Amino acid sequence: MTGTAERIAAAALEILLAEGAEAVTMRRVAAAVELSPMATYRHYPNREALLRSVVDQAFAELGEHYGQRSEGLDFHARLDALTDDFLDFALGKPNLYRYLITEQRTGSLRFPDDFRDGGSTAFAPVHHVVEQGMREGVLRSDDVLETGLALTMPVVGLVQQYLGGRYNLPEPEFRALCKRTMRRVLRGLQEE
Amino acid sequence: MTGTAERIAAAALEILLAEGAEAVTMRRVAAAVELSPMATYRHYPNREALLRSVVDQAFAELGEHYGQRSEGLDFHARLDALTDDFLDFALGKPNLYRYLITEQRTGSLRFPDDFRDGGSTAFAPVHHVVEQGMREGVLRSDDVLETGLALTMPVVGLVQQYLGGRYNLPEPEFRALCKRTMRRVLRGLQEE
DNA sequence: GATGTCTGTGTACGCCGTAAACCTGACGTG
DNA sequence: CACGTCAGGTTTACGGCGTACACAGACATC
Repeated sequence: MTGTAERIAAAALEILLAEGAEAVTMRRVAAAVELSPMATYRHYPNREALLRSVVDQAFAELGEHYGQRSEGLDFHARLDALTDDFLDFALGKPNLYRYLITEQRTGSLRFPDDFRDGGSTAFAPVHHVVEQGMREGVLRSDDVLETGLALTMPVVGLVQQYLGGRYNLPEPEFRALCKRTMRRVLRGLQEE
Repeated sequence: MTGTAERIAAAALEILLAEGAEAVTMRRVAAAVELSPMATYRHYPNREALLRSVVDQAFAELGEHYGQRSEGLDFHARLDALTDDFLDFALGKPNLYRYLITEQRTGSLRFPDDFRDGGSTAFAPVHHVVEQGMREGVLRSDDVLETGLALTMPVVGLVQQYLGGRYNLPEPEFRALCKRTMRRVLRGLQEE
């Protein structure tokens, strides 16, 4: 009602986006909304719960638009758009992405059961694009879920390295590297 | 000379392996070697330096044996052995692996320059196996470095998810998933 | 008016990394 | 032998953290 919980969450998100999860301290969040540190505990049982709530919400908002850009396109264009969406998020909000990844989500979605048919918000668009690819005859008929993994994990791996500061590349070049890598995976590395 | 620095490092490594980097506190390390917390600072300027030193050493020891198992094999067998080595490490010492990955290594090896021709200890075996694959005519002629990335990043991505608790798989099944994924990447996902 | 309940506060505890001052014994040099 | 140096150790203390706990006022309900 008051919206205090929301203001706290907003402050926490702001700090998280700007400086990463370690920078989100209860005292600092409280100061940002001009409350005593302990006031926060009226709205969230502890720091972890606050962070989880913040991230869940950010993730949900993300999910609403995720994959929309790719509606109605053919397989390759759709995959491309999806990759762009993912990279926009991961590179645009690196601290949020990192926390999302790092976090040991208890009760988080788990492979393979929760992924089947796209029970996972994040994975559903991938699932659909892979199905479409197989329908269109572009992709080999295969396990949809595992094909989706083979298609996405390379970029996930690359992003991990990139965000870890391992690649000395400007962002556009890194994005191009991701695209090239996906093309290689689609085509196969092996001589035919 | 005294070996005190080494004993401190050993204690820190033990805690790191067992419970992760967050659990490695100066006070706790000091207690483990029966010294006052401040004694640690005679040997390491600060916590970060201690951790870095510990990890560097562990990494160096690792590098000595890394990829040896695969000497002299043909491409597929060698790639397989290399993957096993990697998974042995990542799954066997998850806390160390995670810290190694997470860490923002200042002055760490960077793509692409430091990777060229295998300047990176970690990447050199991959580089070699890819070269061998191209020589044997198993792999398509292509950029060696980027082919190596396309070959390894899927597993890196999968491991990230697995260690994040996203996959509800026993380790052997997960390892099998990694192998299947690599096979898909080699073969290509696309219909020919 | 009495009695919750809700939202806030201040204080305090036990952790943390680490700065600063101090101690102590071994050792090289006059 | 006396003396300075110094490596390696200690104690104390500071400012930060998450959060337990006791309390205070506003407001709804009986």
